[in-house]
Amino acid sequence: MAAGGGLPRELDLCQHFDVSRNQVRNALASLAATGLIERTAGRGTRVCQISDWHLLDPLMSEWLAGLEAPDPKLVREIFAFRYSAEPVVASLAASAAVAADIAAIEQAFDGMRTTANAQQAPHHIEYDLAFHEAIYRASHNLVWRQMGHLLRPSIMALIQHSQHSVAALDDSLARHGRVLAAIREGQPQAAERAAREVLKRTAIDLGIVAEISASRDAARTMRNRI
Amino acid sequence: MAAGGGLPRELDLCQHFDVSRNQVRNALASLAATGLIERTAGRGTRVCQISDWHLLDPLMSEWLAGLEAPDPKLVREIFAFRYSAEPVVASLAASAAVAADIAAIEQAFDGMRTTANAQQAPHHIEYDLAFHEAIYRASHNLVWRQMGHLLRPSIMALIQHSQHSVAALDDSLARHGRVLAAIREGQPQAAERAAREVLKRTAIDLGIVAEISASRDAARTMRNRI
DNA sequence: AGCCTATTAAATGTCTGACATTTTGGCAAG
DNA sequence: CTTGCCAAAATGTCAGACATTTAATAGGCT
Repeated sequence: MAAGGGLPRELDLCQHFDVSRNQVRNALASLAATGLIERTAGRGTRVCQISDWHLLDPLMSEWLAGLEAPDPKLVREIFAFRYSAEPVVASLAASAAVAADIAAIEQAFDGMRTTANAQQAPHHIEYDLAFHEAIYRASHNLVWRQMGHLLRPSIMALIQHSQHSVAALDDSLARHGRVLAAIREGQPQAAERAAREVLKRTAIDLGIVAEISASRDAARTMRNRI
Repeated sequence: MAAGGGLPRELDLCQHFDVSRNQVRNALASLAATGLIERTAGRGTRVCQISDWHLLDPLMSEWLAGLEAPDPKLVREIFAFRYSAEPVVASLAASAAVAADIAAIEQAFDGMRTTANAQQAPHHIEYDLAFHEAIYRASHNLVWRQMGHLLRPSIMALIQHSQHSVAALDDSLARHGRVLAAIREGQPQAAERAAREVLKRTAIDLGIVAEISASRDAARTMRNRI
């Protein structure tokens, strides 16, 4: 539904879906809380524009991740954020991680390795998610940790572009491994570089940039365009 | 109220505050949405621990910013986030800002300059807020833009530590000016460095690190401790 | 004694109908 | 043409009854 458009009134929604007004109001309140719609007494309910959405609300992330075909513009925005933020997070993790954090990252990485084939793609995605989220947690910062929710829609979008060739999976796995190694050895700068390499690979898999030989140029181009 | 503690039942709250059950339920639903409390049918309502709070929810930011004495631990967490994130945001802004963005930052900066005295501290704070938020917006990324909400509690906390000496204000102003200049001239790396300098000044004003001569050492110490 | 089950109490969740409040637009008088 | 008032339409609020879920407790069986 286009931004600015109006929704039917509550009672009509009740009739249409054959539910009580309570359920309608709960649902609408939930949407309003995530900034998708705006309600004013006497005026009605209308759709907000994307820039007003609360992208950081966990509900929103969960919702986006469950969509079949999320808005490509949104996927790009979220990925652009990850591309600028995640190297910093990896750097922090390399400074702050304790044994338990490293164990969590390793466990996720092992899971990725054992599911690195087309048949087990769904499991692989879950481990991928766990890997990145473990890094956010390892930063030991409350704010960054919460931001881990944003990973789900971004990584789930990978399922759409399922050109998971063996070579691509191997390459991705190797890059993830280098992040793990840098964090385990407490080397922030190496972790930062390695995280950026992982994201360049992800950008290709998401279809955000074309695969070209000099990946550094690709990254610079993207950074300037977004 | 301590984490894990239970709240009174709805009907008791109705009596206590002499309001309808609807209002109580609305308020509790709002708290639940921000992760402050957890409700389960038959079990009751209990307080969640800080790590479960949705710090990124705009409601939460607004709430925190209005508090007289916000939890120092929380202020430190949010500032640590800003310290790692804001240089990146400034860098993005230097790449992506258009004329309107730069105008907004300049306007906020002018406001900061004309209110740089103890009498006008509240106005100065507002302009300070506007300055940083304008930079987040200038990144032209939906996610970073939303994160601007976090600024308010962090900057409002400055009012508590109101040791705004003339020298400190002058220094702070000069550092802000260098960020503006770097963004205006489209120099990402300079903007990144300048933003970090601003935050070092803010860390001192917030009482997070003591003022010492070699500010680089101060920053490194903080980064490792958080 | 120990364990499993049925009952009961306590809390949140849901439904329903009526009423209150806010917003908007139209109509009429000045 | 403007101003003020009224009516319609929408969301917001109230009150009370009822449903569902959870946890504790008492009782019977092995």
